[in-house]
Amino acid sequence: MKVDARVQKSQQAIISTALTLFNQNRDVTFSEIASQAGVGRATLYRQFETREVLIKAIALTCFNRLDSVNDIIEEEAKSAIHAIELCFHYVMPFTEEFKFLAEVEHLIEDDPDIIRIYKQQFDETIALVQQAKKEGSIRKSLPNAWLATLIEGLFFTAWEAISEHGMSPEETATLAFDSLCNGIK
Amino acid sequence: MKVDARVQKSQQAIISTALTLFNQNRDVTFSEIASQAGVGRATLYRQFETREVLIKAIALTCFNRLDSVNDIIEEEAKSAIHAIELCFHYVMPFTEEFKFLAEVEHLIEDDPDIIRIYKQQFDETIALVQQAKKEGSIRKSLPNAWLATLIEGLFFTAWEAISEHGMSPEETATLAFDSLCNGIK
DNA sequence: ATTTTTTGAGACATGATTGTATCATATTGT
DNA sequence: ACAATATGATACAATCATGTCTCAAAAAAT
Repeated sequence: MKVDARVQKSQQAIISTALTLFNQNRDVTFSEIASQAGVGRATLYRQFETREVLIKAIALTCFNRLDSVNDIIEEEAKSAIHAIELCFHYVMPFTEEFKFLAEVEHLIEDDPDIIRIYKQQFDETIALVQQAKKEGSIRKSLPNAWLATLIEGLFFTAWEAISEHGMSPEETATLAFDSLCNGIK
Repeated sequence: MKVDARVQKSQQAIISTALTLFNQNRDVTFSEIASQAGVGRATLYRQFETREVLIKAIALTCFNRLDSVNDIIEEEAKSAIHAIELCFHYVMPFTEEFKFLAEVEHLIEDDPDIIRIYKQQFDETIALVQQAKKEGSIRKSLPNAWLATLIEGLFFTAWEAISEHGMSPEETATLAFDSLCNGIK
Protein backbone atom coordinates (compact mmCIF):
# COMPACT_ATOMS: atom_id res chain seq x y z
CA MET A 1 0.00 0.00 0.00
CA LYS A 2 1.25 3.39 -0.96
CA VAL A 3 1.79 6.36 1.31
CA ASP A 4 0.87 9.80 0.08
CA ALA A 5 3.96 11.83 -0.75
CA ARG A 6 2.75 14.70 1.41
CA VAL A 7 2.33 12.43 4.40
CA GLN A 8 5.81 11.04 4.05
CA LYS A 9 7.30 14.49 3.77
CA SER A 10 5.48 15.80 6.84
CA GLN A 11 6.35 12.77 8.92
CA GLN A 12 10.03 12.97 8.16
CA ALA A 13 10.12 16.68 8.89
CA ILE A 14 8.25 16.14 12.14
CA ILE A 15 10.37 13.25 13.33
CA SER A 16 13.72 14.81 12.64
CA THR A 17 12.65 18.15 14.09
CA ALA A 18 11.12 16.56 17.17
CA LEU A 19 14.26 14.49 17.71
CA THR A 20 16.33 17.63 17.97
CA LEU A 21 13.83 19.59 20.03
CA PHE A 22 13.29 16.75 22.49
CA ASN A 23 17.00 16.63 23.17
CA GLN A 24 16.98 20.32 23.93
CA ASN A 25 13.89 20.20 26.10
CA ARG A 26 11.96 17.12 27.07
CA ASP A 27 8.79 19.18 27.54
CA VAL A 28 8.54 20.68 24.07
CA THR A 29 4.97 21.35 23.11
CA PHE A 30 3.29 20.04 20.00
CA SER A 31 2.89 23.64 18.91
CA GLU A 32 6.62 24.22 18.91
CA ILE A 33 7.38 20.99 17.16
CA ALA A 34 4.83 21.75 14.47
CA SER A 35 5.99 25.29 13.86
CA GLN A 36 9.66 24.31 13.82
CA ALA A 37 8.93 21.45 11.46
CA GLY A 38 7.02 23.79 9.19
CA VAL A 39 3.72 21.95 9.41
CA GLY A 40 0.36 22.82 10.88
CA ARG A 41 -0.42 21.74 14.41
CA ALA A 42 -3.44 19.85 13.14
CA THR A 43 -1.24 17.82 10.82
CA LEU A 44 0.95 16.83 13.71
CA TYR A 45 -2.06 15.56 15.65
CA ARG A 46 -3.41 13.78 12.58
CA GLN A 47 -0.29 11.69 12.19
CA PHE A 48 0.79 11.25 15.79
CA GLU A 49 -2.28 11.04 17.97
CA THR A 50 -0.47 11.33 21.28
CA ARG A 51 2.92 12.30 22.60
CA GLU A 52 3.70 8.69 23.30
CA VAL A 53 3.02 7.68 19.73
CA LEU A 54 5.34 10.38 18.48
CA ILE A 55 8.10 9.46 20.89
CA LYS A 56 7.81 5.83 19.95
CA ALA A 57 8.01 6.70 16.25
CA ILE A 58 11.16 8.74 16.84
CA ALA A 59 12.63 5.96 18.95
CA LEU A 60 12.04 3.42 16.20
CA THR A 61 13.74 5.74 13.73
CA CYS A 62 16.71 6.03 16.06
CA PHE A 63 16.92 2.28 16.50
CA ASN A 64 16.87 1.81 12.74
CA ARG A 65 19.71 4.26 12.29
CA LEU A 66 21.78 2.55 14.96
CA ASP A 67 20.98 -0.87 13.55
CA SER A 68 22.03 0.21 10.09
CA VAL A 69 25.68 -0.11 11.05
CA ASN A 70 25.31 -3.70 12.18
CA ASP A 71 25.73 -5.11 8.71
CA ILE A 72 28.99 -3.27 8.17
CA ILE A 73 30.29 -4.38 11.56
CA GLU A 74 29.42 -8.01 11.00
CA GLU A 75 31.20 -7.91 7.70
CA GLU A 76 34.36 -6.23 8.93
CA ALA A 77 34.72 -7.79 12.37
CA LYS A 78 37.51 -10.33 12.68
CA SER A 79 36.64 -11.28 16.25
CA ALA A 80 34.13 -10.55 18.99
CA ILE A 81 36.33 -7.96 20.64
CA HIS A 82 36.97 -6.40 17.27
CA ALA A 83 33.22 -6.16 16.74
CA ILE A 84 32.93 -4.26 20.02
CA GLU A 85 35.67 -1.91 18.92
CA LEU A 86 34.00 -1.28 15.56
CA CYS A 87 30.71 -0.73 17.36
CA PHE A 88 32.23 2.15 19.31
CA HIS A 89 33.57 3.76 16.17
CA TYR A 90 30.51 3.35 14.01
CA VAL A 91 27.84 4.12 16.57
CA MET A 92 29.58 7.04 18.25
CA PRO A 93 28.64 9.61 15.58
CA PHE A 94 24.95 8.96 16.30
CA THR A 95 25.12 11.13 19.38
CA GLU A 96 21.71 12.67 18.91
CA GLU A 97 19.95 9.34 18.47
CA PHE A 98 21.70 7.89 21.46
CA LYS A 99 20.85 10.77 23.70
CA PHE A 100 17.23 10.64 22.66
CA LEU A 101 16.90 6.95 23.43
CA ALA A 102 18.48 7.49 26.80
CA GLU A 103 16.22 10.42 27.59
CA VAL A 104 12.93 8.81 26.67
CA GLU A 105 13.67 5.25 27.66
CA HIS A 106 11.53 5.34 30.75
CA LEU A 107 8.67 7.02 28.90
CA ILE A 108 8.17 4.09 26.56
CA GLU A 109 9.66 1.24 28.51
CA ASP A 110 6.25 -0.39 28.85
CA ASP A 111 5.66 -0.67 25.14
CA PRO A 112 5.94 -4.29 23.95
CA ASP A 113 7.73 -3.35 20.72
CA ILE A 114 10.27 -1.26 22.56
CA ILE A 115 10.78 -3.95 25.18
CA ARG A 116 11.45 -6.44 22.41
CA ILE A 117 14.04 -4.21 20.77
CA TYR A 118 15.83 -3.41 24.00
CA LYS A 119 15.88 -7.05 24.99
CA GLN A 120 17.22 -8.07 21.60
CA GLN A 121 19.95 -5.46 21.77
CA PHE A 122 20.91 -6.54 25.25
CA ASP A 123 20.97 -10.19 24.21
CA GLU A 124 23.20 -9.36 21.26
CA THR A 125 25.64 -7.61 23.55
CA ILE A 126 25.61 -10.56 25.92
CA ALA A 127 26.28 -12.93 23.03
CA LEU A 128 29.16 -10.77 21.89
CA VAL A 129 30.59 -10.75 25.39
CA GLN A 130 30.31 -14.50 25.71
CA GLN A 131 32.02 -15.02 22.40
CA ALA A 132 34.81 -12.64 23.42
CA LYS A 133 35.26 -14.63 26.63
CA LYS A 134 35.58 -17.80 24.57
CA GLU A 135 38.20 -16.13 22.42
CA GLY A 136 40.13 -15.16 25.52
CA SER A 137 39.83 -11.41 25.15
CA ILE A 138 37.62 -10.87 28.19
CA ARG A 139 38.23 -12.19 31.69
CA LYS A 140 35.75 -14.95 32.52
CA SER A 141 35.47 -13.82 36.13
CA LEU A 142 33.41 -10.75 35.20
CA PRO A 143 29.60 -11.22 35.14
CA ASN A 144 28.00 -10.90 31.71
CA ALA A 145 25.33 -8.50 32.92
CA TRP A 146 27.98 -6.19 34.29
CA LEU A 147 29.95 -6.30 31.05
CA ALA A 148 26.92 -5.49 28.94
CA THR A 149 25.97 -2.63 31.25
CA LEU A 150 29.54 -1.39 31.27
CA ILE A 151 29.73 -1.26 27.48
CA GLU A 152 26.43 0.54 27.24
CA GLY A 153 27.54 2.93 29.95
CA LEU A 154 30.67 3.76 28.00
CA PHE A 155 28.49 5.15 25.25
CA PHE A 156 26.94 7.52 27.77
CA THR A 157 30.36 8.47 29.04
CA ALA A 158 31.59 9.11 25.54
CA TRP A 159 28.53 11.17 24.69
CA GLU A 160 29.15 13.20 27.84
CA ALA A 161 32.75 13.78 26.81
CA ILE A 162 31.59 14.89 23.38
CA SER A 163 28.92 17.29 24.52
CA GLU A 164 30.58 18.62 27.68
CA HIS A 165 34.24 18.66 26.78
CA GLY A 166 34.08 19.07 23.05
CA MET A 167 35.88 15.86 22.21
CA SER A 168 35.40 14.28 18.82
CA PRO A 169 33.43 11.07 18.28
CA GLU A 170 36.54 9.37 16.88
CA GLU A 171 38.69 10.31 19.87
CA THR A 172 36.10 9.21 22.41
CA ALA A 173 35.52 5.95 20.57
CA THR A 174 39.21 5.18 20.76
CA LEU A 175 39.47 6.20 24.39
CA ALA A 176 36.36 4.29 25.39
CA PHE A 177 37.55 1.07 23.80
CA ASP A 178 41.03 1.47 25.22
CA SER A 179 39.74 2.13 28.73
CA LEU A 180 37.34 -0.76 28.45
CA CYS A 181 40.02 -3.26 27.46
CA ASN A 182 43.07 -2.10 29.37
CA GLY A 183 41.76 0.02 32.19
CA ILE A 184 43.53 3.18 33.22
CA LYS A 185 46.58 1.64 34.86
CA MET B 1 18.70 33.16 63.45
CA LYS B 2 16.34 30.44 64.48
CA VAL B 3 14.02 28.50 62.23
CA ASP B 4 10.57 27.61 63.45
CA ALA B 5 10.33 23.93 64.28
CA ARG B 6 7.26 23.57 62.11
CA VAL B 7 9.06 25.01 59.12
CA GLN B 8 11.97 22.67 59.53
CA LYS B 9 9.71 19.67 59.84
CA SER B 10 7.72 20.58 56.74
CA GLN B 11 10.79 21.31 54.69
CA GLN B 12 12.44 18.03 55.52
CA ALA B 13 9.28 16.10 54.76
CA ILE B 14 8.84 17.94 51.48
CA ILE B 15 12.43 17.54 50.34
CA SER B 16 12.74 13.86 51.10
CA THR B 17 9.33 13.12 49.60
CA ALA B 18 9.98 15.20 46.51
CA LEU B 19 13.34 13.51 46.04
CA THR B 20 11.66 10.14 45.80
CA LEU B 21 8.73 11.30 43.69
CA PHE B 22 10.96 13.15 41.23
CA ASN B 23 12.92 9.98 40.62
CA GLN B 24 9.72 8.16 39.83
CA ASN B 25 8.30 10.87 37.62
CA ARG B 26 10.00 14.07 36.63
CA ASP B 27 6.65 15.80 36.12
CA VAL B 28 5.19 15.30 39.58
CA THR B 29 2.83 18.08 40.49
CA PHE B 30 3.09 20.23 43.56
CA SER B 31 -0.24 18.79 44.64
CA GLU B 32 1.11 15.27 44.68
CA ILE B 33 4.28 16.26 46.45
CA ALA B 34 2.31 18.12 49.11
CA SER B 35 -0.18 15.35 49.71
CA GLN B 36 2.50 12.64 49.81
CA ALA B 37 4.58 14.74 52.17
CA GLY B 38 1.59 15.24 54.40
CA VAL B 39 1.54 19.01 54.14
CA GLY B 40 -0.89 21.45 52.60
CA ARG B 41 -0.30 22.63 49.09
CA ALA B 42 -0.20 26.21 50.32
CA THR B 43 2.65 25.36 52.67
CA LEU B 44 4.63 23.92 49.81
CA TYR B 45 4.22 27.14 47.84
CA ARG B 46 5.07 29.24 50.88
CA GLN B 47 8.45 27.58 51.32
CA PHE B 48 9.40 26.82 47.74
CA GLU B 49 8.06 29.54 45.51
CA THR B 50 8.77 27.81 42.24
CA ARG B 51 9.62 24.37 40.97
CA GLU B 52 13.15 25.48 40.29
CA VAL B 53 13.66 26.62 43.87
CA LEU B 54 12.44 23.27 45.14
CA ILE B 55 14.65 21.31 42.77
CA LYS B 56 17.64 23.37 43.73
CA ALA B 57 16.95 22.81 47.42
CA ILE B 58 16.75 19.07 46.86
CA ALA B 59 19.93 19.15 44.81
CA LEU B 60 21.79 20.95 47.57
CA THR B 61 20.59 18.34 50.04
CA CYS B 62 21.86 15.60 47.75
CA PHE B 63 25.22 17.29 47.36
CA ASN B 64 25.55 17.59 51.11
CA ARG B 65 24.82 13.92 51.59
CA LEU B 66 27.37 12.97 48.97
CA ASP B 67 29.92 15.36 50.41
CA SER B 68 29.45 13.95 53.88
CA VAL B 69 31.58 10.94 52.99
CA ASN B 70 34.52 13.06 51.89
CA ASP B 71 35.90 13.43 55.38
CA ILE B 72 35.94 9.68 55.94
CA ILE B 73 37.60 9.10 52.58
CA GLU B 74 40.31 11.70 53.17
CA GLU B 75 41.04 10.11 56.50
CA GLU B 76 41.21 6.52 55.29
CA ALA B 77 42.79 6.98 51.89
CA LYS B 78 46.40 5.85 51.63
CA SER B 79 46.83 7.06 48.05
CA ALA B 80 44.98 8.83 45.28
CA ILE B 81 43.88 5.61 43.63
CA HIS B 82 42.79 4.30 46.99
CA ALA B 83 40.70 7.43 47.46
CA ILE B 84 38.97 6.70 44.16
CA GLU B 85 38.30 3.15 45.28
CA LEU B 86 36.87 4.31 48.59
CA CYS B 87 34.76 6.86 46.75
CA PHE B 88 33.06 4.07 44.79
CA HIS B 89 32.30 2.14 47.94
CA TYR B 90 31.08 5.01 50.06
CA VAL B 91 29.10 6.90 47.45
CA MET B 92 27.47 3.92 45.77
CA PRO B 93 24.74 3.47 48.41
CA PHE B 94 23.47 6.97 47.63
CA THR B 95 21.70 5.72 44.55
CA GLU B 96 18.65 7.92 44.97
CA GLU B 97 20.65 11.11 45.40
CA PHE B 98 22.84 10.29 42.44
CA LYS B 99 19.93 9.56 40.17
CA PHE B 100 18.22 12.76 41.15
CA LEU B 101 21.25 14.88 40.39
CA ALA B 102 21.62 13.20 37.03
CA GLU B 103 17.96 13.69 36.22
CA VAL B 104 17.68 17.36 37.08
CA GLU B 105 21.15 18.50 36.14
CA HIS B 106 20.05 20.27 33.01
CA LEU B 107 17.14 21.93 34.81
CA ILE B 108 19.39 23.86 37.16
CA GLU B 109 22.65 23.97 35.25
CA ASP B 110 22.34 27.73 34.85
CA ASP B 111 22.25 28.43 38.56
CA PRO B 112 25.50 30.00 39.77
CA ASP B 113 25.55 28.01 43.02
CA ILE B 114 25.02 24.76 41.21
CA ILE B 115 27.63 25.64 38.63
CA ARG B 116 30.09 26.33 41.43
CA ILE B 117 29.44 23.00 43.09
CA TYR B 118 29.68 21.02 39.88
CA LYS B 119 32.86 22.79 38.93
CA GLN B 120 34.37 22.16 42.34
CA GLN B 121 33.48 18.51 42.21
CA PHE B 122 34.95 18.19 38.75
CA ASP B 123 38.13 19.96 39.82
CA GLU B 124 38.49 17.65 42.80
CA THR B 125 38.23 14.63 40.54
CA ILE B 126 40.79 16.14 38.19
CA ALA B 127 43.14 16.78 41.11
CA LEU B 128 42.72 13.20 42.29
CA VAL B 129 43.47 11.93 38.81
CA GLN B 130 46.59 14.06 38.52
CA GLN B 131 47.83 12.87 41.86
CA ALA B 132 47.19 9.26 40.85
CA LYS B 133 49.19 9.84 37.68
CA LYS B 134 52.05 11.18 39.76
CA GLU B 135 51.89 8.10 41.95
CA GLY B 136 52.08 5.93 38.85
CA SER B 137 48.68 4.29 39.20
CA ILE B 138 47.15 5.90 36.12
CA ARG B 139 48.67 6.02 32.63
CA LYS B 140 49.80 9.53 31.81
CA SER B 141 48.73 9.18 28.18
CA LEU B 142 45.03 9.43 29.05
CA PRO B 143 43.52 12.95 29.05
CA ASN B 144 42.39 14.20 32.45
CA ALA B 145 38.98 15.30 31.18
CA TRP B 146 38.35 11.82 29.83
CA LEU B 147 39.39 10.21 33.09
CA ALA B 148 37.12 12.43 35.15
CA THR B 149 34.22 11.78 32.80
CA LEU B 150 34.95 8.07 32.83
CA ILE B 151 34.89 7.89 36.62
CA GLU B 152 31.66 9.83 36.80
CA GLY B 153 30.20 7.63 34.07
CA LEU B 154 31.02 4.53 36.06
CA PHE B 155 28.68 5.73 38.77
CA PHE B 156 25.90 5.85 36.20
CA THR B 157 26.81 2.41 34.98
CA ALA B 158 26.83 1.07 38.49
CA TRP B 159 23.50 2.68 39.26
CA GLU B 160 22.10 1.08 36.11
CA ALA B 161 23.41 -2.30 37.20
CA ILE B 162 21.81 -1.84 40.60
CA SER B 163 18.41 -0.75 39.39
CA GLU B 164 18.14 -2.88 36.25
CA HIS B 165 19.94 -6.05 37.21
CA GLY B 166 19.46 -6.10 40.93
CA MET B 167 23.12 -6.02 41.83
CA SER B 168 24.19 -4.78 45.23
CA PRO B 169 25.97 -1.46 45.78
CA GLU B 170 28.99 -3.27 47.22
CA GLU B 171 29.29 -5.62 44.28
CA THR B 172 28.98 -2.87 41.69
CA ALA B 173 31.47 -0.69 43.56
CA THR B 174 34.00 -3.50 43.44
CA LEU B 175 33.31 -4.27 39.79
CA ALA B 176 33.41 -0.62 38.77
CA PHE B 177 36.76 -0.02 40.41
CA ASP B 178 38.20 -3.24 39.04
CA SER B 179 37.02 -2.48 35.50
CA LEU B 180 38.30 1.06 35.76
CA CYS B 181 41.81 0.01 36.81
CA ASN B 182 42.36 -3.22 34.94
CA GLY B 183 39.92 -3.20 32.08
CA ILE B 184 38.10 -6.32 31.06
CA LYS B 185 40.99 -8.20 29.48
C1' DA C 1 -8.60 16.86 -16.27
C1' DT C 2 -11.01 15.32 -12.53
C1' DT C 3 -11.44 13.21 -8.28
C1' DT C 4 -9.51 12.20 -3.93
C1' DT C 5 -6.74 13.23 -0.20
C1' DT C 6 -3.94 16.05 2.68
C1' DT C 7 -2.87 20.36 4.43
C1' DG C 8 -2.75 24.81 7.17
C1' DA C 9 -5.19 28.02 9.69
C1' DG C 10 -8.24 29.04 13.01
C1' DA C 11 -11.98 28.51 16.38
C1' DC C 12 -13.38 26.17 20.35
C1' DA C 13 -14.06 23.36 24.48
C1' DT C 14 -11.64 20.92 28.06
C1' DG C 15 -8.87 19.89 31.78
C1' DA C 16 -5.10 20.45 34.73
C1' DT C 17 -1.60 23.06 37.05
C1' DT C 18 -0.10 27.20 38.78
C1' DG C 19 -0.09 30.84 41.86
C1' DT C 20 -2.45 33.93 45.21
C1' DA C 21 -5.46 35.08 48.94
C1' DT C 22 -8.24 34.26 53.06
C1' DC C 23 -9.20 32.54 57.65
C1' DA C 24 -9.93 29.73 61.53
C1' DT C 25 -7.00 26.49 64.02
C1' DA C 26 -2.95 24.58 65.99
C1' DT C 27 1.70 24.97 67.26
C1' DT C 28 5.69 27.28 68.88
C1' DG C 29 8.71 30.61 71.26
C1' DT C 30 9.24 33.39 75.29
C1' DA D 1 -0.13 31.94 79.86
C1' DC D 2 0.21 34.70 75.83
C1' DA D 3 1.59 36.69 71.69
C1' DA D 4 3.44 35.53 67.32
C1' DT D 5 3.66 32.59 63.65
C1' DA D 6 2.93 28.61 60.63
C1' DT D 7 -0.49 25.54 59.02
C1' DG D 8 -4.32 23.20 56.31
C1' DA D 9 -8.30 23.76 53.87
C1' DT D 10 -10.55 26.13 50.51
C1' DA D 11 -11.79 29.19 47.03
C1' DC D 12 -10.47 31.63 43.05
C1' DA D 13 -8.41 33.60 38.76
C1' DA D 14 -5.20 32.95 35.20
C1' DT D 15 -2.64 30.44 32.12
C1' DC D 16 -1.49 26.90 28.97
C1' DA D 17 -1.27 22.55 26.42
C1' DT D 18 -4.34 19.25 24.70
C1' DG D 19 -7.47 17.50 21.57
C1' DT D 20 -11.31 18.04 18.15
C1' DC D 21 -13.55 20.16 14.39
C1' DT D 22 -14.38 22.81 10.18
C1' DC D 23 -13.29 24.60 5.68
C1' DA D 24 -11.15 26.51 1.75
C1' DA D 25 -6.93 25.74 -0.84
C1' DA D 26 -3.19 23.01 -2.51
C1' DA D 27 -1.22 18.83 -3.95
C1' DA D 28 -1.29 14.12 -5.46
C1' DA D 29 -3.26 10.05 -7.62
C1' DT D 30 -5.84 8.09 -11.38
